[in-house]
Amino acid sequence: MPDSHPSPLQLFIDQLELHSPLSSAAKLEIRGLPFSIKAYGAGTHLLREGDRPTECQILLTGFAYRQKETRGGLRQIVSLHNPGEALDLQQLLLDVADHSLRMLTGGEVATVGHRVLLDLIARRPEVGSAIFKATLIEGSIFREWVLNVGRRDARTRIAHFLCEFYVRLRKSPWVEAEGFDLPMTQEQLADVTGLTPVHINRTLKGLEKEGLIRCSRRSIALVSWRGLQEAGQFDGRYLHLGQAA
Amino acid sequence: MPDSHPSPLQLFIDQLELHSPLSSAAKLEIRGLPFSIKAYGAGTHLLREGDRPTECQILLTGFAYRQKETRGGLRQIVSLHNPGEALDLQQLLLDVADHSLRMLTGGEVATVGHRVLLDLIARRPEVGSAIFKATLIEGSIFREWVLNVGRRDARTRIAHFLCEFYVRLRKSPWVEAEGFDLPMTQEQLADVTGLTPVHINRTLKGLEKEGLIRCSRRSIALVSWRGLQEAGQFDGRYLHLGQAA
DNA sequence: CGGTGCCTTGAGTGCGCTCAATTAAAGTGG
DNA sequence: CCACTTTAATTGAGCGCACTCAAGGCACCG
Repeated sequence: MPDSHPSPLQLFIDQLELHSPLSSAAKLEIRGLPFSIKAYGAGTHLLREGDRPTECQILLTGFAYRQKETRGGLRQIVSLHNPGEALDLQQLLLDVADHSLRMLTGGEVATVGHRVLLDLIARRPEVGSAIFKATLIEGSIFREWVLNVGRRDARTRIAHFLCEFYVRLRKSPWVEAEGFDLPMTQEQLADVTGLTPVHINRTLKGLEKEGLIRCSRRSIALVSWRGLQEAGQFDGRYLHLGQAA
Repeated sequence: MPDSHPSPLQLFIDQLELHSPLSSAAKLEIRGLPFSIKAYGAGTHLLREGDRPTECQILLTGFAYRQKETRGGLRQIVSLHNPGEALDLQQLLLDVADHSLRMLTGGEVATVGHRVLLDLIARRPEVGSAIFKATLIEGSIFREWVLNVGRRDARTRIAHFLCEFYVRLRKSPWVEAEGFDLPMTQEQLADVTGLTPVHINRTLKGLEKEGLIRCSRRSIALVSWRGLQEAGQFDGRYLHLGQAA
């Protein structure tokens, strides 16, 4: 249980404060939460569908994602997570996990017991509010994904996802550089968008030819933000990021 | 502000208690909430994308749904709601609505001010917990929809949705009959599943020929629950309904 | 330097879409 | 009670976006 300054949980606080300003008393208590840190390699399962975890995981470095599968074994990635984000707040109140949670890249994860987190929420309702709001925003993102997968063609769908990734990344407290580099294979991108790897490849090539992105092995880089926004019909209001104090 | 027994808000309590038992003190306070009731016709907008409501709406009778649209005007329905469900809890903490809310059938809606509801949550944390849990379950349903729309073929996708509707309906405190009757046009069903009305029609005919459902104008009835479950690869665990006390 | 992921490309297929016309049912007003 | 309008369901024909299957190339890693 390290207690250095700054606390690794500062990232979690920063992420919450993107939408919910917290009092310094509350922040102090979050930093004081007992936690442990563990490093994982890319692809590691942090949680499997059916598990009943008693701890909550907070991503510190790297990226993570959640996935579900059809009976036939087709995979769908349902969300992507940045450092600072709590990964399984659902499990605070729902007992059985309805999806799996995996590392996209290698990275570190802090775990905090449900008990102590629930106690903190009881003691500091504003922390509960912040977590609730984070969950509501996540819900908004899910709705947009249903629309994206349900009603947009491949090119638009992919571009839209890339835009979302970019905007969420840029808002993260720990990034400073312009542009982005999405560390994802084309197969994973296919599972995000509900398409096949082959079609992802062709469409990505198209976007590259249009001068919107640049693809290299295992990652995608931004070339024209304006153009990609246009291609993805992207309007980021559903991310509810304009509301911080 | 009626105060008869039973209160119209009892339905809301029943819905919350499907997953979160409440103390009688809390229930009393919910019933004591000031509200007003209004009737709406099918198709009425209860909320439009971009609105900033100051009240929360609770469905008392009939069905409602939420929708989003692409820039090109394609519609996607992202959720369906039963009587007793709060329709826009998001707006309790998010200021701008990221989607629209409409009546599917005619029905009545109770409205409760955000202020009084937030005050109640502050006074009775268990109510906040119950609402939080309802939101988490909704999130789980969104994830399943992303999977459904992203990775299942038309027949499976439609059958899966019908199964979900049936299970959620059956768990509702106000239904007693077996079977169901889904009051939805084929066009609306298309917008739920991300398909076209024409293809919905053909696939529905197929399911009817298989003896799983029966279609009549503006509504669909269940014939074989077992068969439909099979066709939709349906496993209702994501609804988190098995956890009541 | 061979192995193993991942990306790339081609050829052919098919599920679900588009366009369009028809039928059926439900309101609506005289 | 019946013309008339409107809305939804139905059916056919043809198309195309994304899929499948399969082979080859490229980069990284041991």
